[in-house]
Amino acid sequence: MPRAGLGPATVIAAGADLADEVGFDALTMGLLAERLGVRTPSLYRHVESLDALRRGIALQAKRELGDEAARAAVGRAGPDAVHAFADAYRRWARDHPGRYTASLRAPAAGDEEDRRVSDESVRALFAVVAGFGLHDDDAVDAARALRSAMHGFASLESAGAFGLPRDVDRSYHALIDTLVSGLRAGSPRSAGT
Amino acid sequence: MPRAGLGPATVIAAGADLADEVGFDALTMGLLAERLGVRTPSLYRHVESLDALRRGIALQAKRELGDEAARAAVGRAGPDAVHAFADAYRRWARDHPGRYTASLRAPAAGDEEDRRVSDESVRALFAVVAGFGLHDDDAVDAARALRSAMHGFASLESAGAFGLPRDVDRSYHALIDTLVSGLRAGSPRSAGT
DNA sequence: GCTTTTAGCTAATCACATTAGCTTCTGTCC
DNA sequence: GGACAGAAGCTAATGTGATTAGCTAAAAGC
Repeated sequence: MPRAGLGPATVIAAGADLADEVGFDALTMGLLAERLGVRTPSLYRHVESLDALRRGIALQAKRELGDEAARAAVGRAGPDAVHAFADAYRRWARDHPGRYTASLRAPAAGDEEDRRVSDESVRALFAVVAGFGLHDDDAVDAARALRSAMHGFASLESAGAFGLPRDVDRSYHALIDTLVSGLRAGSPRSAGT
Repeated sequence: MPRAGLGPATVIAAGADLADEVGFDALTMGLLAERLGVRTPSLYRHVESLDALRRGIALQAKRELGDEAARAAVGRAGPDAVHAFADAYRRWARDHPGRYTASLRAPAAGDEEDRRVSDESVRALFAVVAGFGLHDDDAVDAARALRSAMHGFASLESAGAFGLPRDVDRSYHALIDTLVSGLRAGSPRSAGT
């Protein structure tokens, strides 16, 4: 029997693809093995466990999502950059439902690599926010606000939570617009409230 | 052997409590049975399956969260009402991590009761938004924006995604403030963008 | 060609969900 | 007060999916 020529990277990549098809939670070692033309136990030569596989997919997804959104904002500034970033974020989430779910996994306590990758993916967002002249606490608030909004919207949308007929694209645009307007208002935030 | 006096409601309620302790995904029939002082198969007298149990917990959670947030906004109006609603939402999510995860389950296709409960929980939010004089598409956009923001923030927070030292309460307040300001601006949204 | 390494395999174990079928409370009807 | 129907619990058994043990043979280094 000729060998399949697998490796950790191949297995994780195939797992990510499969997760997009059947859902991150429905991903099973048996299913993935079948997809790769191999018997289930053989996968354990390349990944330590199902949990390790999930972690690998999560890391890959975080990197991909971060890169994709960051790339979209390159060469743009201000509101334009935010919209490009936000649109790319949502599109990626929609196009890769399994990976997106994976990307939401919080790093396990003590998992330095995962924490680093997760932080990394936020850096691009900070860069975009910095274009508004926000600093320190205001920049953190703004980045958190944008991240919450993008994640919340994408997550509700992928869960099918928006039942009403109103155009979802427009609602998203309106949300991002509102936040952008808030950013423009400058930093009257750090004082009061 | 004296009977335990269980019933669907008791079992689901205990399941919700247990989910808050061990995590919604780690909830297992065996664990719940042990908690109730009963052998695993006995639970099947009261709930059809693990999936039905999860659905029951989700329904209960959606009702509780909706009620809690709605109650907080009673007797208030405008920005005040939004903040009260949003604070109650986040507090509940933080105090009931297992239930909160459950509440995010999208209704299965064709599950009318679940859909109704889910819709119901959004109604209170619409009422709050209506206080700003928004109608139709603008009201939908506003409700979606608030929901996305609250959910996104609560979800990222509960996943431990906010690593920086900046006070998380303040960031949340800033986010809600920004959205409220956007609402106040009226409805210049439906036209452009 | 020979040895070492190691990918992939089969067989076996384990954890949990779930089903089948038996036993024993419990409330109700006489 | 006792007999009965129905339901609540139980034990035993099945099935699926993860994981481990140990064997075999393909690949790589010599």
